[in-house]
Amino acid sequence: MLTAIAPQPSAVRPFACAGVVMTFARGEELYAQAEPADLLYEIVSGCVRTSRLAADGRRQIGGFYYPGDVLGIEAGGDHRFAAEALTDCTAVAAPRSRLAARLGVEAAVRLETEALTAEFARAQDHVLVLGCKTACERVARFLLDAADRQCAAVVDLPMGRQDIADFLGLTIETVSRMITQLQTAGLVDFTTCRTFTVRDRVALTRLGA
Amino acid sequence: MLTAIAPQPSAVRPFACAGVVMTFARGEELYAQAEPADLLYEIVSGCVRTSRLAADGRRQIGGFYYPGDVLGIEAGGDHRFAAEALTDCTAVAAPRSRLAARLGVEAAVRLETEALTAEFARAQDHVLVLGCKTACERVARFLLDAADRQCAAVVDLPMGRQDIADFLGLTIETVSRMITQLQTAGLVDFTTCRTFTVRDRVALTRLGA
DNA sequence: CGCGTGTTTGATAGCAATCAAGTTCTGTGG
DNA sequence: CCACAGAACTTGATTGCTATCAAACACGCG
Repeated sequence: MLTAIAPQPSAVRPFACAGVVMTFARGEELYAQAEPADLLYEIVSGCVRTSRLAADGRRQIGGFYYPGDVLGIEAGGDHRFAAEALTDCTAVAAPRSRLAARLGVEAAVRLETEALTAEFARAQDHVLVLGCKTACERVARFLLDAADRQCAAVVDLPMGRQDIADFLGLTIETVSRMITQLQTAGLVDFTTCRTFTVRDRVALTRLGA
Repeated sequence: MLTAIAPQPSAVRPFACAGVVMTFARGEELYAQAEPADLLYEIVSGCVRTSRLAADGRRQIGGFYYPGDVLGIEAGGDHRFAAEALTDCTAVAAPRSRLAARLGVEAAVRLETEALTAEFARAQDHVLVLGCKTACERVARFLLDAADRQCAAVVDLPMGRQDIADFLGLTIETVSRMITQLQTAGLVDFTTCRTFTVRDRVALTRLGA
């Protein structure tokens, strides 16, 4: 799994000079909940999901991570979420200590602060969605986010309906119904249950915003 | 959710040497949404509420801040939330630049990282609550948090029902009903609508966890 | 082809939102 | 100190959205 140290310009991708490329098969765990958080990961390809279990067994998805995203930032010393590969994927992993050694403390701190800040903003936006939005609005926003992430005509959803449901605080049936509804209304067009195209971005944005 | 940053001896309370004491009357705004985020605040007395408006006018409360909490940490340069005093209150305000000058860059960065980390953890916990919990569970947890914050026999709620509702993603009527229900069940005892005592902490914890 | 998994669709139930009065609290002025 | 008005809170009746329960349908794989 520890294949090679990727040689890349450090100015652009700080992970390259301090990290190790790792590959994970679909379904494999990058790290577990409550495990010490030592490594930071930058996703290179594929998609990763973070999740945590509530005391009553219900699951909350923290987020979905795509190439370029930094993963492994956690509040405190231990991972509050588990991370699992949704597709086969590769990531550059770097211990915090090595980042500091290679980049200098200041740059390493800046890197971590930026990642933490981005995660925080994401969490805040998610709070707003869960606190204020209807099922239809949540799904609309989710699909739009996925589309914006991939900037491709045909958007691929690497996660299943259950993952979407747990992310949005809904049930799998409701997610499915809302997708059907958006489809019927002509806002999106699902070619298969995991791929779609955006048909009416304006209406979708109006719903999700 | 309402995790306090532990009060610390003044040697480690950097605000004292870099900040200015400010007082705010009840209802006064510490800062507005979308305003540049320059100052960090440490609450000394009173209670502050952060909130933001969604595009459709619905309001989300970010959190409630008590003495010892650091406020003003935001993702990016501008405040994503507005902050308003719920009671008359005092806070020590310090510009980030001054903190760095007085404490040294490293200590200032650590201070900010710690506050950011705490806020992030709070937001994550809040996501879990909004995504997974019922109205009754949310209110139970909220009351328990408030009680833990104040560590007093009689707990005072500085915020109104509407604030609680917007924080928990519920309506004011539902919050009121759940409080009545917890009261009837003997888990809490409201002496006035803003003060209560915890009667059955175990049951309350079981509900809220 | 059959099986298992994942998704969609349908029927029903239940929780929380909404709509609508009351009731209590609070602050203000007589 | 009391009276009053307005705000905040509680309670009640009803609606509606989403969860739940149940079954059918698609798809991938041995």
